Amino acid sequence: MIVQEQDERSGGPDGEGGVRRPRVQKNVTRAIASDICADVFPIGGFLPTENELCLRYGVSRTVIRESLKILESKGLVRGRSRVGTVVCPKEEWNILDQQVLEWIGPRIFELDLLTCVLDARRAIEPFAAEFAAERATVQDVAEIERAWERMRDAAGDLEAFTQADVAFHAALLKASHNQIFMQLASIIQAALEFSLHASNEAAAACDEAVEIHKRLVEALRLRDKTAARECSLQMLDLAARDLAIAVKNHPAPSGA
Amino acid sequence: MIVQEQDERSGGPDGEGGVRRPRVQKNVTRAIASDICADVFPIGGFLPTENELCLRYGVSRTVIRESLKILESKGLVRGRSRVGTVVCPKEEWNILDQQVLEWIGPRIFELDLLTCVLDARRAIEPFAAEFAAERATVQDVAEIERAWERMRDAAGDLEAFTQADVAFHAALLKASHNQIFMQLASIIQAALEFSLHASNEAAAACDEAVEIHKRLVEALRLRDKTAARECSLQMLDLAARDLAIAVKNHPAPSGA
DNA sequence: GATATTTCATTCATCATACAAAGGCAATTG
DNA sequence: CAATTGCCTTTGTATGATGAATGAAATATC
Repeated sequence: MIVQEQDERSGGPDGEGGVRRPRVQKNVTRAIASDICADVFPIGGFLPTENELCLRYGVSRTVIRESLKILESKGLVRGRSRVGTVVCPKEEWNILDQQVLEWIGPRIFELDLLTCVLDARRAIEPFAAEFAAERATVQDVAEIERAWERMRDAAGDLEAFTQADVAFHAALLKASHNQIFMQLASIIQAALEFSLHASNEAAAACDEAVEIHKRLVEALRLRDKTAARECSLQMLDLAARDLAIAVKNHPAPSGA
Repeated sequence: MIVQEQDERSGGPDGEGGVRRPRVQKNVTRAIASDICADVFPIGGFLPTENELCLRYGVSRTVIRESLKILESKGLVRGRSRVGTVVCPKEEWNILDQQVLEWIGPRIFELDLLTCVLDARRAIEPFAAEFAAERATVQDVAEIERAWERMRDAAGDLEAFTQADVAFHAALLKASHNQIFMQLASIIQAALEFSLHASNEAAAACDEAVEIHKRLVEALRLRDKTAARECSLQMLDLAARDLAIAVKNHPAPSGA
């Protein structure tokens, strides 16, 4: 998988026109990461040598090395000096990292992450809702409500509805004013997107979801911690149902 | 701050003319990160140019660039092409990343992270304890109990006690078999270490802590979810007390 | 004189090359 | 056959050159 456009002015090496040098760092990093996730480079195995990677992706060793450094800093690989670079087991990956989640993409399903995230949401979101009821500013509530309006107006459009739902929950975590909760927004977002996409039959439940989300907004306005927590729990029950549908729709990971 | 040993052969082995090239990547990365945390490079400001950083840390641009790439991948800085590298606001730092927490070190206090972590623990640990009561293997419980024994035997030695306590909670999260909870072990660990260190007056409370931790182990053995949750909550009350003492001992961050 | 355009210097992004250091393997030697 | 030693491979670091893009200074235009 060559990441450059590859036209390199075959007429002659930088004779008069100069060599094209597009910005490829991000692409290369993503390409290697995707290949790792796609099992092109199997877990526990060695990556090709840096020089081989140069050829494979069509870039210089500088770019390859900086990409590997990024991947290493996120736990995907571990460079052993003069031996090679090995792919780390998935447990060591920083799955809370936004970029890592993007690289994993839909394969988040195969990592059994969705149930983990749902369990974690049950622990976190009711708390976050309580904190938000206590500490949310008017701006925070306004942002949450804007997301809710987008949910309401997205009737039928699952893509728009998903984006709005994601924005709603991210804004709620932000309104909790707890840095830890905020940082978890990325993984909740990833799980939510995939879960909703994979269960588009659940579109019928959107009305119900809109209603509950609305009640949460009102609870925040009234600074009613108990009601906020209660709404959050009900949302999670809906999310659990969506997830169950998504699991049913999806090819069983054990069968792979 | 030069990170090399700086003696450059002046009389040492490899006589004729070889240049010593120690492995400095990690040191340089940590040095830059520490300087950022120490406000040597203020938030929102520009880092020196790459060439200036080479001089300052005594390494080549290769090393500097790979270090910056790592820092960028963790949200500490953002490289803007041909303009410079700016230090990101703290909200964008990946504070859930183990390395970032190590770089922050005791300054975790100034980030108001400790209360956030305690709130997050209140949300997470009781849940994790329930899950552990359901799903912990005998090995999991054995590991937790080993940590408990180390706590019991560490009477008086606050350092050993802290390490054991950290190990206990990490093992508990691991026993929950939830990948999200497990990934949060690093930040809980960082907060716990600092909190206990800063409140060494609380040594008197160790006996009480040992007792509660023991009860949690027994609850896990009996697979008693309710008791496990209850123990976890009591531990957090103790942690809250320790934190309050630590805050009192510490110079007020607002005064800085 | 004020504004829009151009040029230029600065700085990052990439490439290419060279060498040092150290792990792994194999040949050598006892 | 076993232990040592030396070589080869591969990563780690250094260096210089060049492309590319941004911000600001200089210029041109109205």
